[in-house]
Amino acid sequence: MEKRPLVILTGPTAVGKTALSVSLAKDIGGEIISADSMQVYRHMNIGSAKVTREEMEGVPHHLIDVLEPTEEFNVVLFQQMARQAAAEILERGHIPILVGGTGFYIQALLYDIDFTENDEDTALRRSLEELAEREGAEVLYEKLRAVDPESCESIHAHNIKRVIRAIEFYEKTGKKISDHNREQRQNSACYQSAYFVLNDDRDSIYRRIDARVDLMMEKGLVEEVRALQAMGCHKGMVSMQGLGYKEILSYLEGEISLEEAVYLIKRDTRHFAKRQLTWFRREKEVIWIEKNVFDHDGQKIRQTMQDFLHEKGIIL
RNA sequence: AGGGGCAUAGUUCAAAGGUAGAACAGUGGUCUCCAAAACCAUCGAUGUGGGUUCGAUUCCUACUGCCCCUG
Repeated sequence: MEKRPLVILTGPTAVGKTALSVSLAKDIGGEIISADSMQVYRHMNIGSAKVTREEMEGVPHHLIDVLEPTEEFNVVLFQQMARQAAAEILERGHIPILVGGTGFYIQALLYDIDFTENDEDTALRRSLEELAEREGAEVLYEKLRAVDPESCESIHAHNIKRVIRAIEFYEKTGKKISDHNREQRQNSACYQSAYFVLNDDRDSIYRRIDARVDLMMEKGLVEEVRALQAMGCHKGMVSMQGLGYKEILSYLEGEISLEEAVYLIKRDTRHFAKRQLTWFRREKEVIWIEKNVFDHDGQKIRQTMQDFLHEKGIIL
C-alpha cells in the first residue's frame, strides 16, 4: 500500500513556525494539524502563543481550541485526534501539515506508536506515587528491577514518572516495557513524510523567547490566568503545567513575585527550547532548515521546502 | 577631595597560608500515555603589579574598579 503524504514542520519554541506554516499551507494547498500540547485548550491564547484567526489567513487548522482547560490531554488522545484529522484532510484532497513543537506527539503520529496495550490506571499510579513518597525512589526502583531489570538500565531511579509507567505497564500487560519499546522502535514512518525542523542561532531563539514573554505580559497573561483560575483551573491540571501558566498561578497564589514569575517563564522556556532541539537531533530523517543559512529569507525557505516536497513526491 | 568597606565561575554567595565549594545560568544527553512534563551528565573563577614566606588566591603594599559615609 502506498503511504499517504504528511508534511511536518517543527522546531524550538519561538523560532517562527506559525507564520511559516501558514504560508507553506497556502503554497501547497495544505491544512494544518497542531502538534501542540497547549494550543488544544480553549481560553489559553496568550500563554500558549496560539495562532490567531487573522494569522491563519483562512487556512484550516485542526486540534486547536478543542478541549476545555479542565480536560486532560496526552499523547494517546493526540494520536487519535491527529490521525483522524489527517485522514479527513487527505480525503478532501489536501495535504496535512503537522505543525508544533511537541516532538513526542509528532513521533507518536508519524511512527504510529502503539499505546493501546492498556488503559491508564489512575489508582495504580497513585499508589505507586505514594510508595515512592513514603519509602523513597529506590524502593520503587527495586520493584521495577524485580520485574523488568532491563528497564532499569535506561531509566534513572530518580525519574519516578517513568519508573512508575514501566511498573504499571508490566502490571497491566504482564509484558516488559523494555521489550515493548524495543519493538516499537522498529516502526518505520507510516506516512510519506517530510520532517522539517526550523532552527536558528541559539542566541536569536533565546532573544525571541525573552521578547515573546514580555509581549505576553503586555497582552495580559496575568488576566488570562486569573480568568482560568476563576473557571476552577489549578496546578494539578495538565493544562496548567504549561509554560507561563504554572508560573503565573504561583504568582497569583502569592508564592512568588511577578518579577520572579517572569524570570522563571523565560528561563523554563529556554530550557524547553533546548530540550526540543535535543529531541530533534535524535530523530531520524529530519530536514534541518537553518534560518541563517537562508539569510532569514522566508521566500528562500519556502522554496527550499517545496523542492524537498517535490523530491519526496509529496507535491507534483 | 577625606574616611571606611569590598574585589573568588556569566550571576549570587562559600572556604582556606599548601593552588577553591555550592546554587542558578550556560552546554550535552535520556525520553514510546502527565512530554510546555520528568530525569541525567558536564564546562567554568581567586582584578593587576610588587613584597613576606619553603609555599599566597589567603598576610602586607601600590594601583585599578565598585559601594557607603562626610563635604
